[in-house]
Amino acid sequence: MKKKVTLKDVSKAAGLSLITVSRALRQPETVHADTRERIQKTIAELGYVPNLAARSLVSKRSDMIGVVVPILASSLFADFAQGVTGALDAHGLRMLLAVSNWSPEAEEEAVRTFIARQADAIILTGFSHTDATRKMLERFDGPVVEAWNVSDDVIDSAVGFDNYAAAAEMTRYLIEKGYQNIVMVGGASRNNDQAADRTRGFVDAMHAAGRDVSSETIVEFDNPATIESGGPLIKSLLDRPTPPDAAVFLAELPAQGAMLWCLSNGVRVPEDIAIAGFGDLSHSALLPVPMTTVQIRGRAIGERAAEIVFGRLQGNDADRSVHDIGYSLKIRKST
Amino acid sequence: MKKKVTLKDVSKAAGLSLITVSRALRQPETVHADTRERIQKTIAELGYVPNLAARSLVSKRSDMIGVVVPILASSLFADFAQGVTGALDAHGLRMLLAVSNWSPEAEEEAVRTFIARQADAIILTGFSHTDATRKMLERFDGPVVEAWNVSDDVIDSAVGFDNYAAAAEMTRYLIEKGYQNIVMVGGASRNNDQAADRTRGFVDAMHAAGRDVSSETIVEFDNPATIESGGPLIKSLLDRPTPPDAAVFLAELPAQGAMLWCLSNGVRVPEDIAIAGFGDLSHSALLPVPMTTVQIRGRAIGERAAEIVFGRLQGNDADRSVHDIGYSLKIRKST
DNA sequence: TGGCCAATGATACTCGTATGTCAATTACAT
DNA sequence: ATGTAATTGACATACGAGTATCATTGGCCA
Repeated sequence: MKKKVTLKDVSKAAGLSLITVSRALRQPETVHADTRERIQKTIAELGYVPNLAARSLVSKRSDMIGVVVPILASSLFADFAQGVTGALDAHGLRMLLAVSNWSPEAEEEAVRTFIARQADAIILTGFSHTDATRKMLERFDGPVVEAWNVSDDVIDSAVGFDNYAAAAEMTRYLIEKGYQNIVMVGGASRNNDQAADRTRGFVDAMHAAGRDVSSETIVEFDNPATIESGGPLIKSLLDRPTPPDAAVFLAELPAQGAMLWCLSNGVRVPEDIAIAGFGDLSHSALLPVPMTTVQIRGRAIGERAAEIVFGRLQGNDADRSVHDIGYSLKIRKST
Repeated sequence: MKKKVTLKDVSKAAGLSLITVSRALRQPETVHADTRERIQKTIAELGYVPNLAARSLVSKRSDMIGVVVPILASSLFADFAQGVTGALDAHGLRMLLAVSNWSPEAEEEAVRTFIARQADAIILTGFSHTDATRKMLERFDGPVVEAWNVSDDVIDSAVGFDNYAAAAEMTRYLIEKGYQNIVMVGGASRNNDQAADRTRGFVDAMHAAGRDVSSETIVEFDNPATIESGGPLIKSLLDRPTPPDAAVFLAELPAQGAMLWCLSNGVRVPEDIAIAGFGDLSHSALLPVPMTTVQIRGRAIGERAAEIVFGRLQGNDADRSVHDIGYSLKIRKST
């Protein structure tokens, strides 16, 4: 059991008092240059690393930011997390990252430990939280950022894009393009405000155009959305007595899976069926039939979330609001 | 400024002494059931959350594990990180995650803050570290796991697969399959033992088969490897006076980019050129021409790394060694 | 040589949690 | 009623860093 080197050890080794060493680190100008140098040398020799847990007790800061994402593997949330930690790094802040697997209970547990670990701020994805989570966050003394969507009903601050508007705009585009039988393929909306908003966007746009929406019009898959689910889904649509002429996927991976299945099985896109995605993961633009989709800048959302947090920690209350980072419809050959 | 609720606040509110409340939480059996219940109730009312920074001062544990990955977005390292945090969760441990962007200096800085924050263990990717990092880790009192490769020269423990053997096996397969002019496309080997090992594997396998390796045989791209880089790369190979008949990519994304470029530009795979990848990201098996590649189970590596850490923290020194989690060659239509 | 200031030290206390020792109170069984 | 055990409390101390206050030392200048 190697013992940790403390300030006291440094002071002993340098033949100085604890206070002088402490001063050398906190108020260097009050300590003679030679002494400072000697202290730096012994610090290097002993490999002293300050105990931030002890400092946190006094300073009430931990320089740690808690972040919860629903999933990390093959998703834009990895871009998001990378954006967050990249922007935090620049300000000496570290990221505590938890993966909730779309479970509000797992999110609650993560938030609890973030608070217990004295996180300075908390960044969540989405607006779907348990009551206990909301209660904890109300009592929490620090910035809370909800990412990946926008809404009027935020706990503190939010940064994201309008999932509702994006899905509606995509739907309107397909209607105007002349598709008659449009089917939506979306994720389960339970505990997922993003999926719910996208579904609402689709439904409202359909109704606004006088189109019917029945149980046939909406197909659901389970989260997490996988690329493997796309093939069977599109096949089942094509096997219908009257197959749709367009399928809007409200998640990118299943859309890609559907597209790849079509390419491999001689189904022509968009002639036999048009396919649209949501997210614009890196492959979509490079497919033999480039895919129409909604581009979301996950990295940018993460960076902005981190900047909001940093601003708020600096006392900049102006950041306290909803930041709409936008999206853009990428019209490509698949529709 | 909302103030944090402390044990003392709870004791006052419950009309008990601080010590009794502390005991109720630490040694519940020494406290009367009724009292315990009363304490639990006030804890819930006040929303008390223990300060783990303070506890860490006393207990010398933080229940936090520091993890460094080179990159997160669109890569197997996202799977890895998810595997780590998933397995840690089950044991009440949290993940401090840093992204190094393949920079050993950034890794060093991350390790420094992990140690400062009293992380119980540290998980790194790869064996390429700065001298300062090595020195810090030697003094560090806790498990250190290096992931994603195997080697005899580990700091403490390692979990991963044999990058050298994987690349060599893939190369041998291509040689036996009859390809005459094989070109390797790999990432920069500087500060990247995995890329270096894979390159060695390729070169040794070529030499063992009596093949020449020249500057024409090996093409490098910069990290991070992107899907966009694949197209131009494969095009430049095909534009050569004597184009290769096979290209082994030692990273998956550029291989996919190359494949998609071929599909979009009428180049037949594997007739005009065979393409092999390394990593087996989710799209590879579903492409119109499914891709031959080395399957790496990033999630499993992460989970194993977390299990090793947990075992070591429990005092199980048997875990202290090198864990080879293997890889598997996936022979598909692209070769 | 007296006075001043820079540099360093000593002491005490804080932060929130935890523990060891001993004392005081209460409850219950004999 | 007495003894014993269960329960709770008081007090001191620890963890590592940091601060406030006051004391001490040494050197330099007029």
